[in-house]
Amino acid sequence: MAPSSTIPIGELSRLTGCNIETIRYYERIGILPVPVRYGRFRRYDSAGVRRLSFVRRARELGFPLDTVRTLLLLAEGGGQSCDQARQMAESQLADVIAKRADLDRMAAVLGDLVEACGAGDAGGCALLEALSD
Amino acid sequence: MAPSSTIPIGELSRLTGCNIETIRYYERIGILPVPVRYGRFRRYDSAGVRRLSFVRRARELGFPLDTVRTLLLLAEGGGQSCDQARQMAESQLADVIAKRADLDRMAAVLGDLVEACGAGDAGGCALLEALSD
DNA sequence: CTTGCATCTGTAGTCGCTACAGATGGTAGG
DNA sequence: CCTACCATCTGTAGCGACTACAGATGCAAG
Repeated sequence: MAPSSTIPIGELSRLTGCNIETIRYYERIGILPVPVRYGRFRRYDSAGVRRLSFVRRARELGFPLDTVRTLLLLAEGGGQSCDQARQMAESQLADVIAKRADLDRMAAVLGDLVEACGAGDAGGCALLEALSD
Repeated sequence: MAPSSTIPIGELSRLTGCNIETIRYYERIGILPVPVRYGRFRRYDSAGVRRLSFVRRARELGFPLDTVRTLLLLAEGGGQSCDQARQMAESQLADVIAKRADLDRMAAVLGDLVEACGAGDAGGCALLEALSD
């Protein structure tokens, strides 16, 4: 009998919004620890829920899994970890800003192309011609 | 003897800024046609250069390779293709705008986190705490 | 003759999942 | 008691778009 203070993987999935397959994947690659089992079934306690929530939040900010690993260690370790955490966040922020700039450029060009195409002249598609140069 | 009007893959790579391995990859998956060979060596003519340039430009706008395939067909076909091309560009634009919004949100949160961390209080890292919730 | 260069083929790795196939066990309904 | 369904299990393969080898080949220059 599993203690009522632990939950099966399906409920962890519901609580965190994280796909079951993804949870098992995280376990496989060592992002989540191998959980206690009752029979064949994984059971998670509140620490497990907290850990996966942490991972999800970090992933939503775009941190790669390797960085998430480090962030988890820092969060556990406490103490001197603030500097390192800030560095990772800054680098991630720079990354995000760079990607946004890329998307800005794409959006501008795509907008122009769509417009050019809309103002269609006889000869051919301005959009396709622009891609053909 | 290869005619001087054709170029080897290395020069195609230099001309288009596309990695040699990527060119061969495009050939393998049918984005680029199997080129003429002199001996073992691929040779490309100006049509080949134009085609790969088209692909690169489309990729820079974020079009997935499957869409690029279609765009290539449309560009070849000419004629009635403008509508379809515009639809693809519009859908790609919507995609880019959605992704940009995601990045905006991430940047905002990351910025806050970095700042919170900078204003470091004694107890612990505000950044890591925010991730831990 | 050796060194270096460009090219070749084929395969496997990257990242972060996602999607199966096929097994297992428990509960609920007929 | 049998069947159906449900959640879970393991293991493997696929996605997209490359990238990175390893190991072979052939040619030209020093």
